[in-house]
Amino acid sequence: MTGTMAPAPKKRRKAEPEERRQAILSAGLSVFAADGFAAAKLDDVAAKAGVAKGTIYLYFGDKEDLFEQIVRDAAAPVLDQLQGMVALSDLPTAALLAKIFEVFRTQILATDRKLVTKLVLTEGTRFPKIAEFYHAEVISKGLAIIQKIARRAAERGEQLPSEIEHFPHLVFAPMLLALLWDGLFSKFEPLDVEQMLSAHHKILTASPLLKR
Amino acid sequence: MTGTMAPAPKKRRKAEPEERRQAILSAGLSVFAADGFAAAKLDDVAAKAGVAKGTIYLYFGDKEDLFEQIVRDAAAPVLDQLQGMVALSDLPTAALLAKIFEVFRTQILATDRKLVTKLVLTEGTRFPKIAEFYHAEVISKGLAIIQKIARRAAERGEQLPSEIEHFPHLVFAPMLLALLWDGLFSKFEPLDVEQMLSAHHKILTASPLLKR
DNA sequence: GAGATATGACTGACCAGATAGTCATAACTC
DNA sequence: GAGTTATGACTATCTGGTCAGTCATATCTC
Repeated sequence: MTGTMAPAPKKRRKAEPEERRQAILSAGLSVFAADGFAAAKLDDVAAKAGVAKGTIYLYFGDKEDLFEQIVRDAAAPVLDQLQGMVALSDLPTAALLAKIFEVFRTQILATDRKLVTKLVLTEGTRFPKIAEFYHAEVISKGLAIIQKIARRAAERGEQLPSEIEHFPHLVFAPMLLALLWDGLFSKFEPLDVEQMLSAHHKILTASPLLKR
Repeated sequence: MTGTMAPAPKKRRKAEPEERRQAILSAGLSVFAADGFAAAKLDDVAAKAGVAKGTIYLYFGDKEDLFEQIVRDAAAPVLDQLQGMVALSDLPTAALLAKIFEVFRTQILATDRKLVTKLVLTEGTRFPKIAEFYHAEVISKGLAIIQKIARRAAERGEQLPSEIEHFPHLVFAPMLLALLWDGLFSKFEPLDVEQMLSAHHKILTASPLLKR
């Protein structure tokens, strides 16, 4: 803001403030994801973050504010992933789709990012601000990317059902299912996500609707 | 169940016990769905059901027991729907799929049943018993039906990607998405479920993999 | 540069409000 | 009026949020 000339980030008191913030965010994510917003205890968050409960209130307004910042903070990396996808856009459509599925598996499903998405899905209804933010920053952008791919495939005459252009949701739906299946039903019936997405890929790219 | 000879449903005390039970279950469903398990207040459930809080404890052990019974109780009708689907199994595959999508839209998405499914999805992780029950009684049976349809289509040589036989999940995924979209993002970007499912149907039945 | 003083990030015991579950009493049925 | 069902005031507990006090570090004084 004001001190534009402050170049030396010399070590502060105990820990770098940003480090503490991150510690609290990260602890909050895992506690909220495990217990749900309402049942999550700030004492647990504090313990997991290695700070006193009062410290949380130095960085965040209240429990809900912490929740919002957890989601907002985690959305940036997801966006980077999405950006990365578009960057590959001169690949053939089929390869592009494969890449998207792979990024989903390795960068979301296999990491803490899946917790954020799950949180949005499970708690979003009660936090319209969060839902709106996530829709605007992640969902709609993701859908737009697929739509772009679909349009380009049509131009190039590559295989992809023309319906995808109007309902890019259909490309994402199985990823959503994979996300929810994990931890809910996977204990009783494991789901081979890689194979499922591969099957999905085949169905999408084998469509005869737009032959070259 | 037992009293097979009870024809006269003469008026009991204030209300038939089963009626009260149902009133509590129904009130519980809407309150749990609106607030989530942890934040749902039994006072609210009682008020909505038109009974005193203590009455709830005459019919249910505790809050968690009420939750479980809500889900179990609502699963039966869902099963009936599923059974109804199999009954139609001499229709052509494409018609069968269309019927399934229609049943989903009119009998689940448009009714309180959608609340149950949502509850399972959003709270299931914290209630393994519920998740297991729902998987065994609804999910796995639903998947089995699709699988059966897929196998039959293969035999008959009707259009349907062979991948569906191994991953019937892919047929359901868009319905799951529709369920979650509703109330989460629909406010910001409405989703025409009927059209989306119709597009999905087209993609599935237009596959060239198994031509007649 | 050593001791004195100031700062504010951090702590955690505490409090107020909320709510799951109980139970003595009331109402109702037969 | 005996037995059964319903009530809602009450209790015990739990947890979000507060704030007076602590102490590591920075700054000042000589």
